[in-house]
Amino acid sequence: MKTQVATIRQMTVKSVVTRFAPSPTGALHIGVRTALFNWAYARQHQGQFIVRLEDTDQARSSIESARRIIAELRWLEVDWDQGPRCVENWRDALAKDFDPMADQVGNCGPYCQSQRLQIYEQYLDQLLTSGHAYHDDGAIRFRMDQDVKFDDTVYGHIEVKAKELEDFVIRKADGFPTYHLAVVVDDALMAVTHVIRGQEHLTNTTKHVALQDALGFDRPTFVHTPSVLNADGSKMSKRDKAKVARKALKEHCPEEEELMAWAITESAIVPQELLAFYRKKNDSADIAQILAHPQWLDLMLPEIDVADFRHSGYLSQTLVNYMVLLGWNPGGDIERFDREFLIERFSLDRINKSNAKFDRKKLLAFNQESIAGLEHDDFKDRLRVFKDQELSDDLREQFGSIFSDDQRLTLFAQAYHRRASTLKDPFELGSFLTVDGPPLEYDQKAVEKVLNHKKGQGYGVLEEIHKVLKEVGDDQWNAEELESLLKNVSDDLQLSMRFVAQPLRVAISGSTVSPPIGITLEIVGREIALRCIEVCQHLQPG
RNA sequence: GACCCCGUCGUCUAGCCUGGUCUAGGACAUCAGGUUUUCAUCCUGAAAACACGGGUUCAAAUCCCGUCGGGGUCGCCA
Repeated sequence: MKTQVATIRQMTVKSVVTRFAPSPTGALHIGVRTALFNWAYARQHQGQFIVRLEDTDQARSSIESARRIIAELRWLEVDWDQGPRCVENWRDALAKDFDPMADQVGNCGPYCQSQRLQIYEQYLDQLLTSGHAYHDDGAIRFRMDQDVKFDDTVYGHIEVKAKELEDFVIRKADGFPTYHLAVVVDDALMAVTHVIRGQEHLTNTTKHVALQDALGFDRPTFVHTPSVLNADGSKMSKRDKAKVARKALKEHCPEEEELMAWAITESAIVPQELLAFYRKKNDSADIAQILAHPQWLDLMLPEIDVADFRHSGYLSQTLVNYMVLLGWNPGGDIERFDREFLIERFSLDRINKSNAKFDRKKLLAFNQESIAGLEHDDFKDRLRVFKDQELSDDLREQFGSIFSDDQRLTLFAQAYHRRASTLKDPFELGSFLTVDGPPLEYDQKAVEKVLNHKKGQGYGVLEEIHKVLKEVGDDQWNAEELESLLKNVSDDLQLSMRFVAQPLRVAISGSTVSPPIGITLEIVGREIALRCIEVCQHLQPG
């Protein structure tokens, strides 16, 4: 009996099919949030999740961009059932021999619209014949002469009067369908049941519904999600990088003449393009990226693309967690969770209506918490991977010696585990550990405060420390032992520990900030530590 | 401008549908203390919101209307 009911259900209830349909015209940015929603929903219902490339814009679509999008989805550990092959490792998607437009899986393909032109023709004919569409100046337009009503799961009932609607192009003069026609046809042919997408499509949905009705397609369930905005309320987009870069550029070259002179001497960007960028003629993220390079303006560009966050040392798990929280939450004060929880608890009726601002500080706090929660070994492994895959050549080189010595690496990871908000932090905070000698420079304020202060008391302490450390054998040179020896020094001198640790810290790191002094000494090593102290003594005035 | 949508602490939000339990809860950020050899962590505490105005009701953050504010669409971009 039970099986019978199950069978009937299977026959009558359509299984869930969702899709993420990016256009391969750039990097994958915050828009992935809807991919996450679609993915989670399909997984929750044991349905199908499709990735489809909407490359109807011939001028802007590119295979590189498609590869990058797929790579980032995989980095986020999103997988799919139909579409370009779901590569095992995100880096595989970047391989030059991977062609997302050709290497595809599924029975409803092809999964990129440039290869579905004949399919659209068929429906175009149907609309022309039935009088729903007409030729107009080389293009084909769809007639919008009916009131449109539809229901959205998040925004409720939407109704627009025919007089507010205008006929719209469904086939461009170049023979390609527009997005509107392609989405409708593809969603129908791919049996998509739930269309979860950004709110910017809410008004467009009137067009889609009209097309579906004219074509005799079933309407999918529409689920529009609120937008994600910047802190200033503007829509979060790739333009933001250009904004930051342009601002810096204008400060660097207030006049266009200077700009041109500068551009010619630096010459990494075509001067004309740079000028266009300067004049706000374009918002090229690529130009912004070049300008941000240390050789040029050395800027910190805001993270916008998924790749940017990966590059900055965010954990993909954390990014997923945070992004999904923008517009959805599981209720009950829960806000930290993993992918499994998301799949289990995601629900359409808890998606919010109002737009959300992207709060980088909160993301950072989440990331720090995630990192702190990692097992030591896991953190160490991730640092290694991060170093190999994300660091610049210079930095990778710089940290080479620490990473080639597993024992030192363990200490390094241990020293920075609770001090890291991102996987990149240890490489910035700990750069003094890589100089293999005395600090390249000393923070003057630090020198004043902890060494010169009180008639150079700090130098005296350093002398004591040097005496003690000189006697320590290499076999005893470990954090615990060193801490206790320093404690003895502080007792002997009747000074609190800070008056002992701080001068030493300045001698070793050049600043007042470092991991606990014991582990810092251990990582630096006996020989170099002693040399740091000796060199530092020479800073004493007079 | 027209049309569509939205409006709870600075930010993300819980609560709203099914009015009373909300002197509105949590998180991030902020501020003040405490722990600590610096930094970070950690602990304690504080300040901080129902956009405004009208209704409906014994009772409104919750229902209705208006105003204002924000976002979106109005492309042979998606």
